[in-house]
Amino acid sequence: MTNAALQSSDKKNRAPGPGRPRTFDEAAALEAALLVFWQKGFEATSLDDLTKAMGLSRSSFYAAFESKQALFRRALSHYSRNGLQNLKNVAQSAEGNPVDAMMQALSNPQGGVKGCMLVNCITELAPHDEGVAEIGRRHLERIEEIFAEVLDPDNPDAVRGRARALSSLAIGTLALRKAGYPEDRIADTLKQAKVILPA
Amino acid sequence: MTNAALQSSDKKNRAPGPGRPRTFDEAAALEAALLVFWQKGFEATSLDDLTKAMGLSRSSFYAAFESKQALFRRALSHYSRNGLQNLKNVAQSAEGNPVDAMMQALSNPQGGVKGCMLVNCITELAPHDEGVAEIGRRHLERIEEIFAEVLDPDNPDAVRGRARALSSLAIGTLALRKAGYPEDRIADTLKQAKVILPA
DNA sequence: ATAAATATGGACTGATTGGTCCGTAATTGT
DNA sequence: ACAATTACGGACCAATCAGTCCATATTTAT
Repeated sequence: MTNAALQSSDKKNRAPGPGRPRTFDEAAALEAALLVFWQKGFEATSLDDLTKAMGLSRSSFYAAFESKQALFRRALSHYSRNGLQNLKNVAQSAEGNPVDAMMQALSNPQGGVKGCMLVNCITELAPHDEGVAEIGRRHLERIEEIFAEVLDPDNPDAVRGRARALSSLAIGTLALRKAGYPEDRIADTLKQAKVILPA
Repeated sequence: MTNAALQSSDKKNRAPGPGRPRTFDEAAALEAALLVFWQKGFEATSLDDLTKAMGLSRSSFYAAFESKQALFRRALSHYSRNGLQNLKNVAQSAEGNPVDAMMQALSNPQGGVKGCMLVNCITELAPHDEGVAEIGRRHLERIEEIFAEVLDPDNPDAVRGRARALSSLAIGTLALRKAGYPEDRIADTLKQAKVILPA
């Protein structure tokens, strides 16, 4: 089930045999779905929204991805992986203060979409979906780790609390942005993180 | 439309006349509805959920509150009013540090429900509903004001940035809690706010 | 008594939901 | 040629949604 291309049939253990190959790019389709989920959330996203965005017929959709739920889980994991990798890159290649760069990246995510998909999903689903809650928890913990590594590479555990506070502050500003706060006030709020930095 | 009891008919301007009086407590019904919206969000709350919680028939519901939307707006405003009042009380009657007490109150809202309803609503609706966005904005700004008043009663404007950072930090911890972070880590994160306080 | 107002439950509408199924076309290896 | 596999569109399903409507009962002031 992990990859349809590796071993197509689960019920029968015969050889895959010949057949028409996949014509659509599964990764691209996943990413298209991700964008929709990101913009609209899980419940508000309909099957029509998805199939239209992915360029798939309903039948092909269910043949390739087993359900809306399953697709969502994959998309969310994909988002988490990408987001964390991007955050690491930002931290390493930052010209000025890497913490500033990370705060910026967290508060103003890529993709032109308002807000962080994982925070959105935590708010919408985590209280009633332990699976999503766990993905969210791990994501947040990884963010903390990256902050801690930047704050004190020699002893990251010692600054874990501060790292978590930075992370929470950045996440908090997402609500400000969604509520329509002007950009300069948000930037000013992120600057206040300076006082959390070690002297 | 503001209050059905003041002037019952909008179309006819005759005197209200006699009639069977309201038997249910409108305020109580509103609060029951609020709790449901708080727990489940707007979209996920069905009319059946509402009428059951409010103890009203469908007909009475629509006679008293014009629509799900309208009821939601009223509930949200009610929540904002109550929440801000409660926050002021907490700040004034705090035994120890009032900022600590406020952070606690914001991060662990009353009602036994996880998370702040207004932050939930901002996440779910604000990007597509300017009305909700505005209510959310005003709510957040009032929280900032209360923080600023506590930080420096003589010159609250001068500490507005710090106040906003405190507010954002507290809001950020809501995501941690929803994701299932252990309580002690959340408390520790809130403690980090100390460094934002003036020396 | 009469009129006015609220209350109720249930039937109903039209739309949308996630998901299934089927007939048919296309493309592959043998 | 043949079997296998994917693809597609469209019909279809049962469930749910917010909201309307109606017939009927109850309670009030006059």
